[in-house]
Amino acid sequence: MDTYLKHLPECEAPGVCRACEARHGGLCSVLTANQLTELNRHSIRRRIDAGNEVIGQGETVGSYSNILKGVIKLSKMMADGRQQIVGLQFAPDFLGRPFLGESTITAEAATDTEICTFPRNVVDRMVSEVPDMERKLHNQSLKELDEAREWMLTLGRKTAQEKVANFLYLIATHIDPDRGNAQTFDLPLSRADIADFLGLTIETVSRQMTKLRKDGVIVIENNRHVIVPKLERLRDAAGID
Amino acid sequence: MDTYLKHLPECEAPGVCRACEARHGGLCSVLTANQLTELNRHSIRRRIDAGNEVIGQGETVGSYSNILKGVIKLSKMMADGRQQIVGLQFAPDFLGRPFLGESTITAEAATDTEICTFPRNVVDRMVSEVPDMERKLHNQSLKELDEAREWMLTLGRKTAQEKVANFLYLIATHIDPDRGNAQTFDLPLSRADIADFLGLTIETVSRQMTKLRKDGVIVIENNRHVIVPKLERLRDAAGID
DNA sequence: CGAGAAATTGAGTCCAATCAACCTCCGTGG
DNA sequence: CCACGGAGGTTGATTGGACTCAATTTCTCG
Repeated sequence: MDTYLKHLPECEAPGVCRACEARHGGLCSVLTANQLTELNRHSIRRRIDAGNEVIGQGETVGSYSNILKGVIKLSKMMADGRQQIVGLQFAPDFLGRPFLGESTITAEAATDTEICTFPRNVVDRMVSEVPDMERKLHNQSLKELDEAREWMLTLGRKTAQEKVANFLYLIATHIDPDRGNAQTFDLPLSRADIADFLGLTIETVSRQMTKLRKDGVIVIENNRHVIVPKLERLRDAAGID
Repeated sequence: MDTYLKHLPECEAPGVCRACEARHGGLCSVLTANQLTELNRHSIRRRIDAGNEVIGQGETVGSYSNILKGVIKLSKMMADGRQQIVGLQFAPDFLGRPFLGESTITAEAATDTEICTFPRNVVDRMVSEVPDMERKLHNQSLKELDEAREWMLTLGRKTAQEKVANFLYLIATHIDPDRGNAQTFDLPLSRADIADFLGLTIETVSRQMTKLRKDGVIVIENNRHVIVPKLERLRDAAGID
């Protein structure tokens, strides 16, 4: 962020940002209107269809993105094809790390997605001038760390039944964080993805879903569309304290 | 960190710090001698015997610590007693998050341990004045996140054999990061802890250790003492790409 | 409406859990 | 000094939950 900007009178946020879903939750929420204007000058909005990788092919390798809409899955794959999803990101999270060299993580759109991408060097420059920005990034890392560890407990110590219930509970509480009890939503992941998230096979996921349905914990409509009559019961089935 | 310190001529690091194992790797590595003096004024060195919790009981609830010696295990427990170890920390890592309200993580000394503890408020004050410190903390968080995700792949998709080999490989490469090939070390964890780390039972861990021994991948001496003739073979057994 | 993908269901197998016995290492006290 | 006792670890026999393989069924979408 150019230093002289600090001395300009505060102006309006760019129009495109004012209407932005992530203006208040995402990375941008720590920025002043002036800073936003500067950042916006370098940002690119992109649509990504379900199933496509988010990693810019060859182009600006290093970049940060705000997720405006949709769900991104982060996964790791072994040489023999075994795969594990290690995180899900919902709007208005931002995608920061995966692109940076080192990490062997793949980021892929689970649903149709919209993101707002900034070149890494611009963000890095702003980070060094706006301490709140580093703080914001740090907090997201800590949140992801907590989620990862929570999931380790699920992967290591829960039964297939509990795993599936846990997944449904996770989605129910993230997709549309509204009213407390009755929930209805579309699953952002296919059975294959769910299996890769839970460390199970497709068949086992399917069987456990059926069991939860027969037990009256959930109602299944279109394979993708799920209704949770009582969130409390799902929570219990998930073995969450 | 008191502002006036910035104007004093640079002085020597406190004696106790100069001899400190974590002076160059831990949180303190980003501090100048003056800052170190300030921090040191509030620090407490503690020994913690294996099996004891690190969380100060009631006392200074919020605190950061440098690990000077030993291994700390971070774990989560379910209401019915099922347990999962979600991270191991070695010197000179620092223990930062676990204590902070929210998180339901327990930190416990796996081996006899020495730590250097600072009250949270002092550290927080320094963080706001020394940007490098936030950066350092952020980087550790990112490191832990990478490790957690790596372990999720192990928990979700690897066989018991691969899990145990993975654990041994992890220890071999962290306990004493020296020469590349032949390794010899003491396991910092009991079989029960290893099981809780790998999402297995004690018996399965034991059987897989025996199998690795019979296959000549490792040599076992005192239950705790292990020799790895060829790190490469262990790596292969662990299914690491 | 039809074809292919995604999901469900079923039968049989196998890997890791469970239950149980035994061994080994230590420290302690008779 | 050795017997005892207990914790930690190993080994064996059996069980069971999730995987594999295979056949349908249900969705999706051109």
